Amino acid sequence: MPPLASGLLGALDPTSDRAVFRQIADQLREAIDKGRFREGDKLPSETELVEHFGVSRMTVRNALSLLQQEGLAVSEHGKGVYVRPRPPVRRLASDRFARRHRDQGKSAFTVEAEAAGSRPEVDGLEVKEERPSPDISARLGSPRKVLARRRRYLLDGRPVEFATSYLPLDLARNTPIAQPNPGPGGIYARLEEMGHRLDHFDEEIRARMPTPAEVRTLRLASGVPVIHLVRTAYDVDGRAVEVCDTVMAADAYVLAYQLPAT
Amino acid sequence: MPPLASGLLGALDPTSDRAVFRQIADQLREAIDKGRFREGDKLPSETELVEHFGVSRMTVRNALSLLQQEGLAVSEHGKGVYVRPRPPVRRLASDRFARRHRDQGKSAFTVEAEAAGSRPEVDGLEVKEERPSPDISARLGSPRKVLARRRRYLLDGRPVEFATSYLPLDLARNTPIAQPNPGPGGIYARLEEMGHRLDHFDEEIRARMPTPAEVRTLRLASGVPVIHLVRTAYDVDGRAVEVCDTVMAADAYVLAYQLPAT
DNA sequence: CTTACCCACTCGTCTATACGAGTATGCGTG
DNA sequence: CACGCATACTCGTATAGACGAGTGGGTAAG
Repeated sequence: MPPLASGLLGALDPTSDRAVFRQIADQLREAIDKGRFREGDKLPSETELVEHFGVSRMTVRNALSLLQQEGLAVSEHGKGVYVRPRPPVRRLASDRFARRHRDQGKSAFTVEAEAAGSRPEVDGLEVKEERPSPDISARLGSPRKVLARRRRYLLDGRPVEFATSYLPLDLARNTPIAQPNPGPGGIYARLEEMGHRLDHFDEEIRARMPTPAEVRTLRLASGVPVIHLVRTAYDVDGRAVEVCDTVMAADAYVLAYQLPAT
Repeated sequence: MPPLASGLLGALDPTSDRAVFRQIADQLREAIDKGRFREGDKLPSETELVEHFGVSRMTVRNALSLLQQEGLAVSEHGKGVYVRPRPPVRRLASDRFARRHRDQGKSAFTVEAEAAGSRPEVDGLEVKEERPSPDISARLGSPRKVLARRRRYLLDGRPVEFATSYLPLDLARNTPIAQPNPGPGGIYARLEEMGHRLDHFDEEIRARMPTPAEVRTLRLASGVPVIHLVRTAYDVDGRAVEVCDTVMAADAYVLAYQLPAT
């Protein structure tokens, strides 16, 4: 009549030189991999693991902390430690900025989310004139000031992405782009209407652990990295007309690109 | 004559409801951000922090562990905890598979690394015939067996990437592709010589924390995610002729793509 | 001068204990 | 029946202590 742990977990190997907390983590990880615990399942409580393995609580906590760092588990204060559920991912296709996707009245994010059956939301919109950071400045050809458009994107109430667009101020001031809602097709449609025919985009992708501020705004579980994407839009004259700096919850995205073989 | 900590770190706020170990982590993080500790610098030892803040050692270790999870610090047994050095990143451009890059006698990795002044190395090459996993099988059009080419890439002795190419066995068996060294221009050059003219590549990019096995093969510090890239090569008939599954140390890479605005 | 060892210092692992704070459940009261 | 509180469970934070293991420097022996 072992309640939980004993049925699904084995014993420690005292002859092994592998640390006890690592052995416990190994067993839990294996149990998760093999499906003995499934997404969203509650793992045995710290107390149960203490009793099952005959170790102190800190050792058990060390093991659970390892699993959380690996992104396999999340703890919820007062409730328990759970196998981390894999949220549905949003697929970003490399043709998402093609002109044919700009003709609708809604934003690309909204259209796409509704097509996928999710409830899209945009949050914390903020439009400001700023002095650019050195990096943004360099990418935009060293304008003295820029227009910054910040916003957060949510799917079904969950924040998934935080983005800031920067445009040279001389180009954006007193245009629809400086309005909270730039209108159908977004700022790329407005840029083209204003005579800046777009030629191509450069995208740079990095992955790293989030800063504490990013953990807050994206409500990230520990063990979840962020994808940092910086996109620069160029017009047909070769001028950089916009830089979009995006930080995405890595467990919510898969980026897809198609490359010619030429 | 405060040796280290006192000069660079402040005091705790006992009225704050922020946990003590978080306050300590905040102070260290701020000191790192402001450059008071620089890349590779040694942070104050656990003992010094214990004395400076008047807390127990576990509290200090908790704070340092937070910084490591964030990727800001690395600890070295017997030596100390250091501000994590940012290694040079390798830039992967989206045109790296263009035919014009396939004419040299060396592999793309080697050419590019030497151009960047690094010493490239390829490791643990392994060529095997296998039954494909369900995912690989689906991408390749459900072949019964595949040829798998595994290898690890290193720059200046540091592992940065681990990749496996899968090809339908009927296509690769008894060809140069099944040899350890497929020859100049790599397997894409061989495929084209064999009449499979390449049309385009699909790339899927994810980021996540590494598995324990990936931590070992890439010698990853804690707090460093991996970029998981899956590339599928299609010939002009629309047939998937290769899938390349790559796991990269995220702190060693930035991926760059160029997208048309059409 | 070189080698070998010792020692001091570092972080790693583990125990035992205590209290605080969030959550859920059930029971008793109104 | 509904509400509120007590309670028992969860994880979070913090202390104090012990021993182990890796590193590096200095000292003593050869």
